[in-house]
Amino acid sequence: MADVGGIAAEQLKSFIERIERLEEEKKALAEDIKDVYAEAKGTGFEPKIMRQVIRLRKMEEHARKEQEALLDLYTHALGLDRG
Amino acid sequence: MADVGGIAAEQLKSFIERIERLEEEKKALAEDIKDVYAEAKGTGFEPKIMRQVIRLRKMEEHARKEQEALLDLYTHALGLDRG
Amino acid sequence: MADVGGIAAEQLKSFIERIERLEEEKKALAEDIKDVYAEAKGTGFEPKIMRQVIRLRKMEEHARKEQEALLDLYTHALGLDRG
Amino acid sequence: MADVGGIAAEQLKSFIERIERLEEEKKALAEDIKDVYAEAKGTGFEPKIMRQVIRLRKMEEHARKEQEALLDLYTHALGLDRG
DNA sequence: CTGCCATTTTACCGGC
DNA sequence: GCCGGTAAAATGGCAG
Repeated sequence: MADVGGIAAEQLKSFIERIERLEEEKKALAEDIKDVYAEAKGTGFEPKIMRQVIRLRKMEEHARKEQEALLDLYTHALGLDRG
Repeated sequence: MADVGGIAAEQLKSFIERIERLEEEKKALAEDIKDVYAEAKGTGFEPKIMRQVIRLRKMEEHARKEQEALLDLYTHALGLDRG
Repeated sequence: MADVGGIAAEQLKSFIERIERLEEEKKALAEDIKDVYAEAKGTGFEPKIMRQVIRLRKMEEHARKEQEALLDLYTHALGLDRG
Repeated sequence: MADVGGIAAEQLKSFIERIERLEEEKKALAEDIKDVYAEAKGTGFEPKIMRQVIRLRKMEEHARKEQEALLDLYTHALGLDRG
């Protein structure tokens, strides 16, 4: 790489490449997921239903976490913090 | 307005203005909401908690709707549709 | 409602509901806006370009207001307040 | 698991869990990426600009690959396959 | 001024 | 193959 900006340029290049590497891995996972849906479809399951089930499970988990977060807020607000 | 593009320009102008009008109303509502939070805070309630409560209620409603959507999918998939 | 926290709980509930009501109205407006974009699209206009136009107009309006605010500042500072 | 649907239910469960597992990994990578941006920001680089750089590089890579695909198409059509 | 949250924009995926 | 809707990313705004 040309030495424009000296060390900073090297550092930036390094950050960029780390990110690009991670994004490649992420993309690969997305493809894996697509493959599983395709396989399931080949076995007779409807991807549409599967997606809905997964979305629902995720939402329920998220809702549960929010419940807990809210409880935390209350306890803190009321000075009932443990520890 | 200059007659660039003839009728189309008038039409476009009309659409743009309708949208701008609606966005103003939307912005006004956002400010109203902010005001309510401020008022509540003045009465001793923590906006942070209030936001969490509201988010949670919204999520629960959403989860309920997803439940129903899933049920619909199942009934359709199994040919159990009513009517 | 259970009497947890007494009057405060009632007040909180009232605030929450006011906000939820306002947010519903806000959401309805967002949908109206979407509808106008869809209608425009059906008439041959590209929503993406329309959004750019609207953003641009907003920026120009903002710039104009800043200009005016600055002018006000100066005129007041110099005791030249316009009637 | 209840024996609703017999073997099929087991299979479905298995698919769902495989997908959820993959999505968790994907989410973890997304967080890693966020972390790198944060680290870069702490070193004085602007994430917003970095994103633009990455997008640009991706586009260039894409353009290059299209170019190569086109070249392949032509060479094959002309029986000029490169070894 | 920094991190967080909402909104907006973009990309993907399934249906027609 | 396009189009519509839905999920992810990114930007902007706001509170602390």
